[in-house]
Amino acid sequence: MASEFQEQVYAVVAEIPCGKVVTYGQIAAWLNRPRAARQVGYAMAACPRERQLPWHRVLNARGEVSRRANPGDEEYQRLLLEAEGVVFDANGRVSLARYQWTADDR
DNA sequence: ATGGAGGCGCACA
DNA sequence: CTGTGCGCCTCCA
Repeated sequence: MASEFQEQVYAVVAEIPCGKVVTYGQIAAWLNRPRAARQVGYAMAACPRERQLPWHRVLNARGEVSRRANPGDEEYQRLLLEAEGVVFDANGRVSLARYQWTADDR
């Protein structure tokens, strides 16, 4: 059973709509832990697949796919996002200004 | 209880 | 805009 903090992270991630992305810091801020972005990343690392969480829509503050334990997942994450219409630039980054999910979209 | 580590963020150079 | 350093918060040994 995941900790309550992680449960909250999952709850937020689960609400991210298709074609949108959010940053770790953003999630942390919504959970009232503006400096716990790192912990959000940890929570994602332990993301239980049975919850079908759209973890691939979570990027770092730069709009790029963070390094993951399993390198293969990085490519998988990118494919999933592209399938949702998210475009990556030559540097493997997306335009947060255009795809970032904001509170207004909730 | 203490120390180390982790899918990060922000300030600076 | 990129690279480096330090800080925040929680989990695990």
